Amino acid sequence: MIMTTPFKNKEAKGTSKITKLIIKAGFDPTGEDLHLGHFVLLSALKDFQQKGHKIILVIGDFTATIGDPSGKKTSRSTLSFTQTSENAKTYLQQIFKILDPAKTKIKYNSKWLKNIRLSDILNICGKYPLNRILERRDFHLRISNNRQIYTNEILYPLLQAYDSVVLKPNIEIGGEDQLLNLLMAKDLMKKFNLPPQNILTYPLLLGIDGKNKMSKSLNNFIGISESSTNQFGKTMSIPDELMWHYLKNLKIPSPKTSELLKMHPKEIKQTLAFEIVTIFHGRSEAQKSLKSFLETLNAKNKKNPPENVERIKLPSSSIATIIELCSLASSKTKAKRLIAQGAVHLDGCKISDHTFKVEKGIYTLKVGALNWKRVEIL
RNA sequence: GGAGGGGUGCCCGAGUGGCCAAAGGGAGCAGGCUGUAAACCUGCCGGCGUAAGCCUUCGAAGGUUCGAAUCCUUCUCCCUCCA
Repeated sequence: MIMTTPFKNKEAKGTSKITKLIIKAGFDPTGEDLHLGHFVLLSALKDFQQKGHKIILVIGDFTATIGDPSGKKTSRSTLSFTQTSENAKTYLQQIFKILDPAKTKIKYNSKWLKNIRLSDILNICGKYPLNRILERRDFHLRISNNRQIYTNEILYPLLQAYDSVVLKPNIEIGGEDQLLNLLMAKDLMKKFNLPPQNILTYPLLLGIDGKNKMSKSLNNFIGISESSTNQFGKTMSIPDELMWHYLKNLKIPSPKTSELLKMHPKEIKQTLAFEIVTIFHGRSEAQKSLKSFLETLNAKNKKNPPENVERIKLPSSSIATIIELCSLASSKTKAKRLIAQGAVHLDGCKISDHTFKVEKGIYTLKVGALNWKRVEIL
């Protein structure tokens, strides 16, 4: 799990005497949804929490308005402070699904950054050479590609490093991509004559496409607050090779690897999906989502819908219109396309004429492999 | 302040007067197959219309033309270089 531990012996010895460690982790509230990628860190924090250490969670509501340049090829569009404060609220709701609110200290870095004095900023800047900041690969790359680096982006790593100066943690944890930021915080603490923090970084979780890191903007994420069936389904849609990455990095406890290897790949993935849903919704909900997944699969090849199909009442009209009204297609043209592609079944019969008029009665409408509706035509 | 390059559909990115609703890729959707909502293969992928066809779209507004994403004018935003 722990990939990089830049402990120096001396420092490690120093912290080992302290029984209760102060652990810091920062989250920039850039979007509204937390996902499995965030969970990796959150569960690490929970681990520390359960072992009795003190957790400080920094909500970077101020630094998020700048945007972390880590790994960025171009500058990020900036967020307003109102936006980040808004995001922060929903972040906490999601975070507390995992961490114990009573034992978690929340700090907003706007508290000390929003009205920071220019003299303080200059003091911070004076402690860190610009060359060091620009050595980072992301900045370096931008310079050689003639991409702009705005001055506030240069300040980002300094300001988030300053968080550590204010909070004085023993350890800061973060994603692998945060290594430079975390090291900088450590250095800055030294410059302020504070005992420098130690650093733990965790590998970045890949998204469900198996190619890029999990992120909301790439829409390859499994959200912490998504429904159980969605989480289950999304997990089942990951490429096979990705299962092992998830099993390892999400620390799925139950079956041992040796046992998993004996299983059918599909079964392994189902186990993974089950465990992921369990984390966020509990065991009985996971049970339900597994059942509904199997039902859905079953229904795919059969004429009967799964349980709990939404019922909808509509006036008599053409099948294309009905599909649109059920919001199974966003336009009539799209509905017609689906019909042309043979994706539409009414009471188990394939409909190929989009002008087909549906008369009074109750029908089971299936569009595509997975979408079912009970339609009552009045 | 000066010089130049650019803004194309969900995203990336071709296209420089008609054959452009706009290549290609990605995402998405559908069908086939299967071990799954995996992989693979195929197709679709602006809207309206039963259809013929019509309408809207290539940063914005005007203009030239039988005809414009493509030419001209103004505006606007972005980028690079020089100072």
